[in-house]
Formats: sequence, C-alpha cells, structure tokens
Amino acid sequence: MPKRQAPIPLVDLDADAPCCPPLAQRRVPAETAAILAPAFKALGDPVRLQLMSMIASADGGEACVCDLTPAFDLTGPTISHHLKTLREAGLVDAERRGTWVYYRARPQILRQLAGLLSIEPTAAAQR
Amino acid sequence: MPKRQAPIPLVDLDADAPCCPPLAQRRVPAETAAILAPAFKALGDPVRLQLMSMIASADGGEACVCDLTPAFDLTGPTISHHLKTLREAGLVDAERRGTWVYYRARPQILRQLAGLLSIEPTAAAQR
DNA sequence: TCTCTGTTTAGACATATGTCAAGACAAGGT
DNA sequence: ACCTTGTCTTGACATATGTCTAAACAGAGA
Repeated sequence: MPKRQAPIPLVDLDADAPCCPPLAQRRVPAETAAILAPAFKALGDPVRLQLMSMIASADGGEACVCDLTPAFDLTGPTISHHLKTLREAGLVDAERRGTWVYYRARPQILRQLAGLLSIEPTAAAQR
Repeated sequence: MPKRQAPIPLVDLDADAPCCPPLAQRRVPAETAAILAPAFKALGDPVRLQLMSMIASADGGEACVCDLTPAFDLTGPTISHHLKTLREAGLVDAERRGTWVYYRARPQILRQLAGLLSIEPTAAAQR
C-alpha cells in the first residue's frame, strides 16, 4: 500500500508558531478540524479542564498524579482515565519517576488552540 | 451523574474582559470549569469547529444556514442539531430574517476561551 | 521474595452523542 | 387557501463517554 501521503502533517502539534490562522479569519479546513477538534473535546469536560489547569499551573511545570487525584471526588481509575484522554489529545505528557508519575503540559498545542480562537480587535469589528 | 444547571452564571459570557486568568497561571476553579467546559466541548466536534469557523469568518459577520448545510455531507437536521449545540454553548446567536436563519458568532466568549488557553511567554518558562 | 503503595488496565453499566428519516413549523409566492 | 422552500423538532438507533469495582502492573523497602 502506497502510504506516500502525509509526509508533512497538516497541523504540527509540536510547532512553536500557531498552526493556522484564527478561526474567525478564514474557514478552518476539514483536515485541520479533524486534528484539532479532539483537543477541544478533551478540554470539554470539567474534570479534565481542571486537571489541565492544575498541571499547567503547577510549580515546576509538572504535577504528580498523587496530587491531582485527591483534588476530586472521583476514584483513582477515573482520574487516570481522564489523564489518558488528555495524553491522547496531545495536551500533556506523562513520565514515571520512581513510584510517582508526573504530568506536564505541552504549551505548543495550547498556544495553537489559543491562536485558533484568537480574535484580532479589527476583525471582531461590528458590535 | 447530576447534570446540574447553573441558575446564575458565575462567569459572564458576555463580558468583554477575559473572565479569568490563563489556565496555566492559576488553577481553574470547579465552578468556572463547569461553565466553560461545555464551550470547549461544543468545539470538540470537527463539524462544529468548521461551522463555528464558517460563521465567525463569514462576510458581514453572519452566515445563513442555507450556506452552511451544503458545505457538509450531512443532512439538514444534523447540521441544525450541531448549530443548536453551538447556540446552547453560547458560541453563536441565531436570528430569523424572512425565510432564512442567520447565525452570528459571539466574539466575547471566543475571547474568553482564547484567554484561558493563552500562555504568556514568561509563565511558559521552564520546559 | 514478599508486601505495601501508587498507577493503570479491563470490564461493566447507565447516560450522552451524532446521525438519519419523517414530520412539524415558518414565511413567501401563486 | 394552497403549495414550495427553508429550517427545526421528534423519535429512533448505534456508538461513545464517564464512572465504578476488581484486577493487573511498577517500584521501593523489609
């Protein structure tokens, strides 16, 4: 099978620069939407949004699962499941060091999502 | 799981100023997460992300359903359902003018979501 | 090696979600 | 009035999601 396609990702989640112009500036192509929507979806749960925030705002840039779990009224497996979702969406990285597992935010993709939503005052125009 | 409705929004989606500090700056409180997560969730579907973009980037700031529907390989009811989701998340407004219904983006909430995801270069710090 | 603690995986279950076909509603034109 | 066209609602369905318990896995210490 010739899988010669996708030599260059349509959206590079690791790029430092915004991947694409703001959503309000030009129509997001289907391919880009297919790649970025899962990231928004991952943030679309209150628990995960808080987890993301706790990780991203943590001292030293990383948070231990042992600090995250007790912050919620949920079981360990449930928190683990949410963390996996964030991982699979490319929003965080996990690393085990000894007994504990540490999660760390990936600022690049956050920047890209923020860029997509950004509205330049000029374009926001009317109202 | 209780799907509680908020009687009075703790976050004013109409405010022009960002509702809250960036997610990476301080931990998002549960109440804020409960209100903003649905907006991210609404953007978490590729079709809705494209719809949002088409509406927000449309000439004149608004888009007719009649222009949106044919852009997808989906039935009218399905597009209508997605638009309703965007409406309920506070991302767009709808207005009927004669035969056609026009959708318009709400830049305030987009700004707030972008602000929440924003990363100041200083805070992104260590990596 | 055994055990203890921290984390993830595997199932199971109820609910939510995305989609469609069929029908209802809205506005204009005949 | 009637029909036509555009949009939304309803009801149905398969699949996805959030949560749990039970079990597996990973290290650290005894």
